[in-house]
Amino acid sequence: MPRSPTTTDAFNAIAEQRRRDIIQQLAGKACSVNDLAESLGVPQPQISKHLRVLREVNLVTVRQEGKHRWYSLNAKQLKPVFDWVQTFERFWDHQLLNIKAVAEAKAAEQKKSSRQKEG
Amino acid sequence: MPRSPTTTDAFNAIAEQRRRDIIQQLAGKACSVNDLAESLGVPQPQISKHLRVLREVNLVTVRQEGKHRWYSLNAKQLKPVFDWVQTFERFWDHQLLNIKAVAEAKAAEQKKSSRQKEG
DNA sequence: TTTACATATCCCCATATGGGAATACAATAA
DNA sequence: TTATTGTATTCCCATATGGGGATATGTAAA
Repeated sequence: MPRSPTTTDAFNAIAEQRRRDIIQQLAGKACSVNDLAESLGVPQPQISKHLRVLREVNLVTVRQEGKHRWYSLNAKQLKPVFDWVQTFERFWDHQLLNIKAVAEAKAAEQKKSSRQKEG
Repeated sequence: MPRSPTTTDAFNAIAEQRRRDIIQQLAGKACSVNDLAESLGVPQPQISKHLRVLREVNLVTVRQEGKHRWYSLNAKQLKPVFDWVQTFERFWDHQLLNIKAVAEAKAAEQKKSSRQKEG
């Protein structure tokens, strides 16, 4: 069996750098195919092909207007990627652990002093 | 040019479901190849091959101990993925915006009251 | 040494990729 | 109608994939 197709899911679709570039462009505003081709410096047929992949995994939607097609980002489809990778955040974001630790220490301290008042 | 190799970066390496499974297993504790083969129900050679990909992008490290090889997760390599996908969080996590707004309002309030004390 | 266990590599193959180039299709304007 | 512009598709090809299966390599015990 070969590698799973790029159209399998968001994980596979965003593996390609160019598609991430496209997604990033679309995050700001809807773009036409030629807009993207120009701003990314990529031939139009390639953009169209990448957009097709993004469409198939629902990462973008299209709206036709005259002879233009406006592509918009449907970023919600990235949530599964975010959710998965977020579970590993603790492995690098030690500050987060510190914040938590500080907050807990503070809570413990308050609890202690309130006990002293009571006692 | 074909698709970029799985060993190009973390984005490509984690596109494969099995490798995400392996990463998840390793998040808890270091595992040997056979540990992974057994817990994931995958033939050992396949596991070895996936681990090789993960090694090449530095997502795992190995430590030899007798005839065992203990694979550990090097989750920091996932940070670029996290950072990239996090920039889109606002597109689905509207609550986060609220939390931020509340926090900012609170901060503004505190600033105000401290100014009153000073003045 | 031989045996057993643990892991990595090798070979085979169907498959799909992304880029390049050419062209088809679509929508409007002249 | 024809011309023009915008977009999608088609063809070609080098490449590498992941699984299956067999086997090589490595390490330690008998």
